[in-house]
Formats: sequence, C-alpha cells, structure tokens
Amino acid sequence: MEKKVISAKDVAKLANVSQSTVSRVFTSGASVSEKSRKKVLKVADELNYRPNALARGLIKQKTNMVGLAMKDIQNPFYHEVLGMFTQKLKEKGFSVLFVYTENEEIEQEEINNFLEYNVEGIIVTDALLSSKVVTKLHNNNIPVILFNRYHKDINCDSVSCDNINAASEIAGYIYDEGYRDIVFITGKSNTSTSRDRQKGFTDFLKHKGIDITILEGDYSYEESYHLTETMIENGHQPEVIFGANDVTAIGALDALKAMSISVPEEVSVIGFDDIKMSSWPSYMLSTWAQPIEEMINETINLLLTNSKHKETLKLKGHFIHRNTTK
Amino acid sequence: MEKKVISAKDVAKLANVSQSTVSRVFTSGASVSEKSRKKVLKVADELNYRPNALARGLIKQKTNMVGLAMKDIQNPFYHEVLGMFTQKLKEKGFSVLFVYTENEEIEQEEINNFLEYNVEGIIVTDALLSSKVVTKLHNNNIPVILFNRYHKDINCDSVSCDNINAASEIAGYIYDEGYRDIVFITGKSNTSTSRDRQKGFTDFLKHKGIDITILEGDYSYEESYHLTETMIENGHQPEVIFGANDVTAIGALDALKAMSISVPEEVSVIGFDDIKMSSWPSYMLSTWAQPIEEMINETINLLLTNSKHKETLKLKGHFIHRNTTK
DNA sequence: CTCCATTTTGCATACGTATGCAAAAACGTT
DNA sequence: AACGTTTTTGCATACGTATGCAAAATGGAG
Repeated sequence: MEKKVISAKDVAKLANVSQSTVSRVFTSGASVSEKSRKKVLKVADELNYRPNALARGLIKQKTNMVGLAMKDIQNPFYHEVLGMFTQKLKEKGFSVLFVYTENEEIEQEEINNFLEYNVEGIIVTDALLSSKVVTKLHNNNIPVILFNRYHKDINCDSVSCDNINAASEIAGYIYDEGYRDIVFITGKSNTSTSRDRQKGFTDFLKHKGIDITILEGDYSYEESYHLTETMIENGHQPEVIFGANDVTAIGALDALKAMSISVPEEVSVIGFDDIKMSSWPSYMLSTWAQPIEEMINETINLLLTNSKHKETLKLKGHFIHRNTTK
Repeated sequence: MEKKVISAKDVAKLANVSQSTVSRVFTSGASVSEKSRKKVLKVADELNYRPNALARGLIKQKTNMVGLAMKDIQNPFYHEVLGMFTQKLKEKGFSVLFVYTENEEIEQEEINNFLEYNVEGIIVTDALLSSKVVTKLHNNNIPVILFNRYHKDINCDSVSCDNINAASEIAGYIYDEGYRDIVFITGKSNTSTSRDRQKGFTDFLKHKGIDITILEGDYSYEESYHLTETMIENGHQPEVIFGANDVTAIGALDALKAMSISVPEEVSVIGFDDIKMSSWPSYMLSTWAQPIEEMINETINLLLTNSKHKETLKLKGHFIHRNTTK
C-alpha cells in the first residue's frame, strides 16, 4: 500500500518524454507541442501527479506563500479580516502560512519561521514588529505590511483606516447634535488605532472648547462594561459614549441597558469597526465602518509591487447610523 | 543592497568547514565536534543564516507543515479553535498552512494545494470532504482528521464533542426541572453536530413521552432571532428553548428580551459551545462547554500517530449553569 | 611512540523541479 | 528535394539541504 510519491520523472517515463517536457507542461508559458501536452496530462491525471511546490519554490526562489501573523483573534473584526485575506490571497495564487500571536510585538521566532519557508511577503495584523526585524526583512527583499497598525520608528508599508479623521468626523457629528458631556473609552493604549481615534476625537472637541472624559479601556467587553457601570454608579451619566471599537461600545451599551438607561434617549453610544454583531437587532449600534475590502486589496497590492518606497496608507470608511444615536 | 539569500555553503566557506558540517550543526542528533559547532554557529549568527525549510523538506520528505481548512469562521467558537490549534501545533514544531472555505465540503483544489506543499497532515474543521479525496490522501499516507464533524461514508479520523450524550444530558436536566413545553432550534441540517444534538435531545424526551417543537435554524443569530420572534408572535411561548449552538441561543435570548419576556422566569434558554460571549454579563447564558483543549490535543495526537486504524473520538464536556436557567 | 577504537569530517549524491543550450524535429518556401 | 526558419525536445545543471560512506582526525591504552 505504501504508495510512494510520484514525480515528474515517473510521468515522463510512462509518457515517453523527458522530465523537462513534463515540467514544461506544468509551467505556464513554456513551449510544448500539443501532442506532448495531451500525452503528459493524460498520464499525469492517471498517476495523480501534481508538481511539488517545495522543489519548485526552491529552484524558482518563489514559493507562492505569504506569511500572515495575526494578533487578538478575539476581536470579531479580525475574523472577517482573516477570512477575506485568505480568500483574496488565494485568488492571487498565494497560500497562507498562518501564525497567531499573543504579544503586541511579533516575535523574532515567528518571523524566522516565515523566512525559513521563503515566504514572499509578510502581513502583520493588529501587531507590530521591531524595526530591527523589519530592516532584516527588507535586506532579504521581503515586503512586510502592517495592517491596522503603524509606528513612526518602523519604516515599512502599512494600511489602516484613517482613524484620526474618522474619529474627528464622529466628534463633528456629536458636536452638531449638541452633546457636551462626552465620554471616550480607549482601547489598549499601546496601539496606534486607539491613540489615533482618541486624538482625532479629542482634538476636534478641544478645538471647540469641549473637554471630554476619558476612560482607559483595553478593547475588551468586560473592561468597558465595568468602566461604564462604575461611572454611572458614581453619578456621572454622560450624553454620549464613544468606544474605541465595537466590542468596547457594546460593553458600554450592555452596561447601560443593565442599569435601565435608555439608548439613545438618555445616552447615545457609538462604536468603531462595524463588526457583524453591531447589526444584530438587540444592538443596532451606530458605528464607523472600516473599508475592510479596500484595505485588504491595498495591502495585497503593496505586497505584490514591493516597492522600495514605503507607504502609510489610510483609507476612509464611513459612519453608519443605527439605533444607538438619535 | 540586493543581498542574496545565504546558504549553508556560504556559512561553510567562512567557517572553514564543509557544507555537510554546517548541515549537521543544524540537524539534531548529528555528530559534530564542539569546536566546529561553535565556529559554525558564530558565522551563522553573523550572516543571519537559517536552514531553508523547503530544501530540508524536499530531502527529508518531511515539511513540518500541517494543512488547516476551516469553515464558518463567523462562529466565535472557531476563532478559539483556530487560535488554540495554531499555538499547539507550533509547540509541536508545525507550521500551519491555512485555508478558509465557504463550502460544506472542502474542495479538491484546496486539498491539492495542501498536497503540493507536502503537508504532513490535514485538519478539517467544521466541514467535510468527499470519501474519494480521503482515499487519495490515505494512499499518499497523509492523515486527515475531521474536527467537529464526521460522516459514516467517510473513513477517517474524527474528533468531536459527544453531541448526542451532551444533548441528552441537557434534556435530562430540562426534564428534571419539570418543563414540558420545549423548543429546539436546529443548526444547519446537513451538519453532524446539529443532527446529533437534535437526536440526543429529542430521543431522551420522546422516551419520556414528550414531543418537542423543532424550529429549523441555520446556526445564525439572525435566523434564530427571527424564528423565536415569529413563534412568540404566533402565541407560542415555551418554557425552555435549547439552541443548537450559543449563537443560536443568544439570538433567541435577544428576541425574548426584545419582547420583554423575562429569562429564566418565563422562558429558560440553553446554548451549546460556551463561546466567550456567553459569559458576558448581559447574556450569562447557560450552555454546554465543549472540551476544546482536550479535543485539540486529541486531534493533534491522531495526526502524529497516523495509525491505519481510524478512530471517531467523542469527548464529553460539561454543562455550565448560568443565569438563563433556573 | 605505536596501535586500535572512536569520533569527526568531507565527498558525493539525492530530493523534485526549472531552464539555458544545443540538437532534433517540424514546417514553409522555392 | 534542398534549404532556411521556427518550434519542440532532451541533456545537463542548479536550487539548498541531508546523509551514507570512506578518509582523516582524535583519543586512549600499552
């Protein structure tokens, strides 16, 4: 039963051609006569032959593999991102070498793993890597793209939502509605997403002469729920709460509901991400929709072009008005 | 700048040894003198050398890669599964080639992709594959394990929660509580998980002389919400609702809340999976916790042993009593 | 220092594919 | 049929590593 793995040589023998010819049949753009192609394909099909991607990668210095490192898979936003990445990369002919990381900074080890497999590019989602590692990758001519993160000290491509502007627009909306008692619940403070959302939000309002209340969250439901609950218990009931992401906003929303505070009549709530859950009837959360598809397209684009000139792309997105705002 | 990729040969030259010696330094169990090892490691570190996994895989017929095909990444349960799989596989020295699929049956193409890369095993989560494909894989001596699915016509290893027994135990609990007006909201009917949960549940109750109401869901929040809402509107308010998974139960729960029906006083709700969301304060859903970690350990175990004798493992798990049951 | 046993090393080859080069085949023109 | 042109083919080699084998180096005992 121990059927040994069949190679181009085996096919060649049965088809009465050379191994080169077999190879050419499976190499697009190579010159093979129609007769040989037919013969080879027939035998290949019978033997169930498929070219070995490792050997091919070895000789072509091209593996068709992309490393995808992802953090914080708890946030539903990234599930959608993961799904879309794998699908779009597949369309482009790439396979995905997946790594899940718990640290804010991807570890050397993960990258080494990617390098050993000669990935053609690395996408890092919701995490960072040291500038030393980035330099090393660039020396090896491997593009690396940060998705939804960037850092001034890290010279590499990055794609994210224009968090500053988005938060600023949200602030504008809130301002126009006449709200003045405003709360922002942050995400993890060491993330550029949270910092930018906070900056865009507070700067706009400060410019209008409004100081807001900032609660230090961590992008988790639990923490946000707890913060909101405590705030209300301490007698502070704001007019509007803006959460650094949807999970945060939903945590606040649930806390308000639990305390029988009506939304949006007494307190408005706004999130960020537009995860699927936000459109569930029990939430109907007003939120900022990140242009996921566009962001992913651009990321893959940067990967494919691999230009020496590094870009920091920031895409817009749009506000979605649901039932947690008036 | 175009720094070319460095090979064992380069290291060998600088360290004044042969390529074989360099190779042996990076092959555990090979015989190298301490002196050479030191020399080689020093140079390797300077040059930033790491053995090429492709070349190694080619010659050793061992790639340290595992194919992971996953369906329905929308269900939060599978995010936890994905995270745990990648971590545990990494611990065992495997890299994960990830594929996301939308079809109930993994397509030939995905498998071919895995095969081209010489994966050492394939894990299929929440989906099936044709018995033809399985046979082909077995012929190539590649183990394939279904996670949370099985099928009588597919002769391959599988690991899942013992859904029949779990649902049966839940039925027992419900019966003991004295409930008689009972609703089960199914998942997708073509999944073994949903079928088994339905079977364990209904069989137990039928045996007690109780007929239950079955609503055909699809594991989605929206459908479950809608089904529950319609049922109540039609005047049927049961004593307890059992959802085929947590997302289903949460959909029902939210529908009940929206209609101001108190849980668990008027209606109890029970789910299945114990996803993170179920322990959110606003839900506190009573549910069945699948023994994820154990399931994953067993799956990896089967992968490693790759015995000719195929097993269908069913692990137990346990009931978690929260606030949606009395 | 000599001899033998053991360890370490290098050489050569293999893994399965792609590709430059030259030979062979096919084709078209006169 | 003879020639030149184009297409197709096979040969040989390369990619970067692991490993059997024999040669070389090391170590220990006398």
